[in-house]
Amino acid sequence: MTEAEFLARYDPGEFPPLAVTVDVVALTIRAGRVHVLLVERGAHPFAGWRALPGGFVRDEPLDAAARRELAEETGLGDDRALDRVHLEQLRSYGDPGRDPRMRVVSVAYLAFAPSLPDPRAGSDAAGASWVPVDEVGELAFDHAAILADGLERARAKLEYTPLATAFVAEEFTIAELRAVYAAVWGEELHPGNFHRKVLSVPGFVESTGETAARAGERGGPKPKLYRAGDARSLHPALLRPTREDGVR
Amino acid sequence: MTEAEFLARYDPGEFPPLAVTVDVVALTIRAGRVHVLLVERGAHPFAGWRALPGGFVRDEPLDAAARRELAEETGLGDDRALDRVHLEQLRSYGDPGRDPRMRVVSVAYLAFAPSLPDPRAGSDAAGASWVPVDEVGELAFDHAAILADGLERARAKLEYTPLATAFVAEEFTIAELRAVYAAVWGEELHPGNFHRKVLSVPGFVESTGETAARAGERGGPKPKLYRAGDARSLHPALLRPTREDGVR
DNA sequence: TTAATAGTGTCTTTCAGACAATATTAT
DNA sequence: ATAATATTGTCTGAAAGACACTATTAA
Repeated sequence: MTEAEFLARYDPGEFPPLAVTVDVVALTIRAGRVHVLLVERGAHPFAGWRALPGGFVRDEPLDAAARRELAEETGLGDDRALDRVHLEQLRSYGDPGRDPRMRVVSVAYLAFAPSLPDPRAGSDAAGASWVPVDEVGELAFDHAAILADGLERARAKLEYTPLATAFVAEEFTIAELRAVYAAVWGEELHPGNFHRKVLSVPGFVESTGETAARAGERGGPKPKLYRAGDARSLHPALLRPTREDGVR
Repeated sequence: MTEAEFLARYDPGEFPPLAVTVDVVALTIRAGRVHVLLVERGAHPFAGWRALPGGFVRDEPLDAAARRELAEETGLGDDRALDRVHLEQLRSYGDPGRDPRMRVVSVAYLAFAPSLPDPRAGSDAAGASWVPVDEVGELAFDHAAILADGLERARAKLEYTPLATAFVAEEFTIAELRAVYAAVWGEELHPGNFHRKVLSVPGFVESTGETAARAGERGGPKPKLYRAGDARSLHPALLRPTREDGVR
């Protein structure tokens, strides 16, 4: 039997029913706090509960499915703003019983975005909203665990990648970048040391030569503007303030 | 309609056929070289090609599926040696067309093991063997890409986790640990500095108080023995010798 | 004017990496 | 005896963190 013959006779229907979904942990920063995009489920199971945006995978790559779900749920459709969203695979979740309907394996994605508008009312995304991560209560399915994994991934990646630049606008100040670190790590960073450190890492940021039109609300010099550099990893890394040695 | 009624009416059969598999990148070190466990495919598609061990997920958690496949393919069955194998999820691969039969989403796992015996001839695992990673040619499906991702993950995790201890026996010498780093990173490490560094990281290794019965083949003092400590991450990390700054 | 911020300079401590030295053991 | 290895010590340079200082701007 040749491979062609084999494929012709192959019956895909003989497998037990099983579905693959993507779920997206979309993070953004608003007012110095990390927010996650959540939807309110209208249908069973978990009707009325909040959940991560997501859905069944169609005839498309997994990444494409994640970006499509994100576009649908934010109501941003084909808005250009979505192009700036950084998207990466987080991990997969497939315990039997995590979905009461059937066996569902979910491939979770992590999205980082500059502050995005509220989902448009009246659209598909009517039930979607940005929620501060420390005010997220119980979630449908195992989504709380997925969110926790996503946050931990984000905290870790800030250390050794220029990920923070995905949370700010195209042009940004060092202070804005510092605010991203402070929000994700949940601790203040020393302004002077942070400033020097960021500029010393090759390729992290590059100067635009411009200066912000206006200083902060409480005064101070007009800060210089930067854009993301071409580095894909930070050397040396920007490590979190020494977690007690107990972190082991 | 209550949730119970909804579930009773739910028909899982209405979804397009789609399968979920696990594939395992099992790594070990033999004679100072990283080896990966490969099987020879007997059936279409890719009959006769080498591939990562793996198979369809049954009614079990994904991790269990990976461990089961590994046990079957190594022929180690319920051997205790498998308990010492470190297993973690790598990532998922689901491009349409990656399997010519149907849409298949594969959840890849990464396994690290101390030197394991050759798969038993005559068992299910007859076609399995340990292959040096730099002698792996073409692989079935997208397995070459999965292997590459697994190796990169291993290289990175050696830096900030005690993963290297998963590649050596329960009791080991500092030189054996160094050999793991050298094999995975593909470069020699300074013996003196490595020795001091390993002992200085809290919780990386702990002394057994014993000394090896015998020194190396080419002489030298009898080295002290250590076992893995209780640290789950290394602080400070054991960074790779400065890759040219160009790594960006 | 006041208070807050941007940006830079200095100092101390820690750590990586180069190199050296000594003791120990297989051949 | 010879050569290789284990282990410890020393030195230098990079980098992190604490602290201080100046200039600038909103209110």
